[in-house]
Amino acid sequence: MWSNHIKYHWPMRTHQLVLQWIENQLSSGELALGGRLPAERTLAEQLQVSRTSVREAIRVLEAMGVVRAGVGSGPEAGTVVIADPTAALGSALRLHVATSHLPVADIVQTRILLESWAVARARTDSPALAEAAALLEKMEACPDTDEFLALDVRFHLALAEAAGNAVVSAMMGSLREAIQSYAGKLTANLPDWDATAARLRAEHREILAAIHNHDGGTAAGLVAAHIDGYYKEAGLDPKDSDPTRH
Amino acid sequence: MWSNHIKYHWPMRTHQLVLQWIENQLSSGELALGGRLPAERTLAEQLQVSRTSVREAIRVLEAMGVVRAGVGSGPEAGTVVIADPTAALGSALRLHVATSHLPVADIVQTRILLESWAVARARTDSPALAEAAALLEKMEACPDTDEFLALDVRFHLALAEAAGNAVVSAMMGSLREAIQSYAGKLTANLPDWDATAARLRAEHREILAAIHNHDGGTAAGLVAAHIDGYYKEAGLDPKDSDPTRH
DNA sequence: TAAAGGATGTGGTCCAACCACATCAAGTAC
DNA sequence: GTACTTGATGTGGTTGGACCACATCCTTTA
Repeated sequence: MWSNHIKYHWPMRTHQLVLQWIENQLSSGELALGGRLPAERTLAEQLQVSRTSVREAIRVLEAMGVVRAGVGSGPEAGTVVIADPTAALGSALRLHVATSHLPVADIVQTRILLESWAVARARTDSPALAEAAALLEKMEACPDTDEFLALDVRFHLALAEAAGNAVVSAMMGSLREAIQSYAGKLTANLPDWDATAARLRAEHREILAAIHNHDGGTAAGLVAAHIDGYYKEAGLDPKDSDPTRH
Repeated sequence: MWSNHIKYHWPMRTHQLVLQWIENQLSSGELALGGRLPAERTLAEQLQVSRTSVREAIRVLEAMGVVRAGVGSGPEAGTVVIADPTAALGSALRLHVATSHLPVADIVQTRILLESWAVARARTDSPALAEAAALLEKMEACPDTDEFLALDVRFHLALAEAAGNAVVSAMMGSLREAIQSYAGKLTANLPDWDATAARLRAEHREILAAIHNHDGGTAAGLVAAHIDGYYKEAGLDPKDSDPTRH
C-alpha cells in the first residue's frame, strides 16, 4: 500500500490511486517490462482524474526505477516500463544518508556482508565471472583514477551477479551508489593512489582465484578485508566488518 | 544524481532541480529530521519554478520516506522531514517484484541472509532484545492469526535492530513488506495454522535462547531454518538458504 | 469572558494554455 | 516513381490560475 505519511487522515490521495492502478496492471501482467502505459491524457480520462495527478504518480514511478518517460511519438515516446531497482534503492538510501538517519558506516558494513555472502556463493560457471576477469584485465592497463573506479564498480557488481540473486545485486549497487559522493572524498584522502591501486588489483586477483578454486570461505574473507581496508585507508573507520563472526 | 531515465537527452528536468535543491539542504544540515520545508508556493518562488514542479518533487520525496505533507496551519502543517527508509525500500522492491524483475525467491533468500547475519550479531544488552522477549510473550497468548503475524513482524524487526545496523534493519523491514501480499496468500496455504503457530513460537524461543547464550552460530542457523521452513510449508520453495555455506 | 465569524497560510486537485519533440502522411517538384 | 518539404498528430514538460479543505489565530459580538 502507498504510504502517504499523513497523520490522522486515511483516505488515499489521487496520485496514490493512480499508483495503485498502475501497480495492479504490473502485478496482473497487463503491463510488462518494455510495455507502454496509456498516454497521460488518456489515463487521466480513464481514471477520471486530472492529468496533474497522473503526472505525480509517474514521477514517483520514475524515481522507483519502474518507468521512463519520453516525449514525441514513436517507439521511445510515452511512459515505458523499465527495470532499474538499483537507481531507486540507491536514491532512497542516499536521501536517508543525507538526513543522517542511516549512517555511512552502516552502509559500508551492509555492503561487506552482502558482498561476502555473494562471493561465497558465486558460481564459477556464471558469465558474470568471465566479465569480472575481463574487467580485471582492463583495470591492470588503466592509469586513470576515475576510469579505474568505474571499472572497480563494475567488477564488484559482476561478482555480486555471479551469486545469482537479483535482489542482492540490486542492493549491492544501491549501497555503493548511496555513498558515491563520499567515495569521491575518500579517494582524495588516500595518501598514495598508485600504491592503493596496485594493492586493489592484487586483491581482486586473489578474490577471483579463490572463487575459481571453489574456496568460498577464503573469497568471503578476502572481499571483506578488501572493502574494509579501502575505507580504512581512506579514513573512514567502518564498523566491525567481519561477516562471519558468530 | 537524480536519474530521469530519459534516453539521449541530458538536461535536468525542473522537478529534479527541486529535488537536488532539497537534497542539498538535507546534506548540509540546513534541513533536518523534524524540520519543515518552505511552503510550496514559497519554494516555487525561491527557485523560480512553478508550484506544480515543486509538488512533483515532493511526491517523490514522500515515496522515498523523507517527507510527509500536512494541510492546514500549525505544527502538523506543511512538508516535514521524516525518516522512513523502510517504506521507500519496501515500495521499490514491491514494484520490482510486480514487474517480475525481482523474483520472490530472491527476496526470501536475501531476507534469510540478512536476518541470519543480524541475529549472529545481536547484542544481548540491546533494548530491542527485551522488546523481542515481550513480543514473544504476547504471541504466546495470541489466538488471532492476523495479530499473531503482526507481532511476528515486530519480533523479527526487533531481532534485526539488536544487531545495531540501521541499514540492515531498514532492509529487513522492506523485504518483508515487499512480499506482504504473498505472505497473506502463503498463510492461507498452510495446512494447519495452529500447528504452524506452535512451531513458530517454539522456534522463536530457541532463537532468543541462543542469542542470550552468546551462541550466534546457532542463532543464525535457527533463524534461517525458521524462515525457510515457514515458506516451504506454505508452498514457496525458496532458493538455497543456508547463509553460512562457503 | 466565551463563542462565533473571518482571515490567514498550508497542501490537494483540477483545468487550460502553450511548448518541445518525434514521427507520419500528404502534397509538390523533379 | 522518387525525394523533399510542409503540416498534422500525439506524446510528455512546464506554467499559472482557480478553487477546495483544513487548522489555526485573531477580531468582533453577545
